[in-house]
Amino acid sequence: MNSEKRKRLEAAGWKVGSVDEFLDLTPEESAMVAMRFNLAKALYERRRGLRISQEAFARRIKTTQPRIALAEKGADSVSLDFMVRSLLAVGASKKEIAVAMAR
Amino acid sequence: MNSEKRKRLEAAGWKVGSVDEFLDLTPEESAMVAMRFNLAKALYERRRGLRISQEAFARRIKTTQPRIALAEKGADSVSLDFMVRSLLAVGASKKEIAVAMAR
DNA sequence: GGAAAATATATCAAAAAAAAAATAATTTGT
DNA sequence: ACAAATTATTTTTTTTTTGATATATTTTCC
Repeated sequence: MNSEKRKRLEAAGWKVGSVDEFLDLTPEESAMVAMRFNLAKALYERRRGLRISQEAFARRIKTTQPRIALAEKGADSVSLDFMVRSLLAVGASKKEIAVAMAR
Repeated sequence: MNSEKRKRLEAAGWKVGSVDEFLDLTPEESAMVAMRFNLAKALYERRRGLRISQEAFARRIKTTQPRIALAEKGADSVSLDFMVRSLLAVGASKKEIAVAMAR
């Protein structure tokens, strides 16, 4: 958000702050959230790139469609391990995964 | 291993192959092992850099000494999540973690 | 060489994640 | 608008990871 917009919003009585602030996350928690979010997105994009359904994707990595749905959202119940293994299973390299995580 | 050494070993009747081959790992499994290994090493090095014991380190990240010992070995029973959270907790950045993982 | 500190290993209960399966909701194609 | 396909959500069960604790082993330092 640029400072013009911020000024206008604040002038109009809005409180303006980051999501992290709002959710009251420590920097570590925030980094973790970001990593998970980006891995989730990478997973989604990989799958779309392959033009296959969550069902087909799930079969490929020997899991179930519901878990793919959760993984692509970065749901709390999905581990980093699961996301990373999934990405590897659809052809992502260590480097690609690292790049996604570092964003 | 250079090809000279390999030749000498094979001439002497040794089978020469990679650890991955020996353990019969798929490329994905191998990548996973490598990531875990490197995160484990990063964790160890961070701690040594801080010149603190596993005990002190454990207190800092709210876990126990035995789990730090396991994490620094990259034991199977330690999740990626745990290693990444631990690294973040001792000041590693997303980028540092990514770099370690990509090695 | 021996005590103290640090690290490694083992066990068990509790918590978290995964698989499995059913089904609801949404999207896509006709 | 409707049927089929896809994705999202929920619940239950099983497996894995974690924390807690005790203790064995190794390292450090005097």
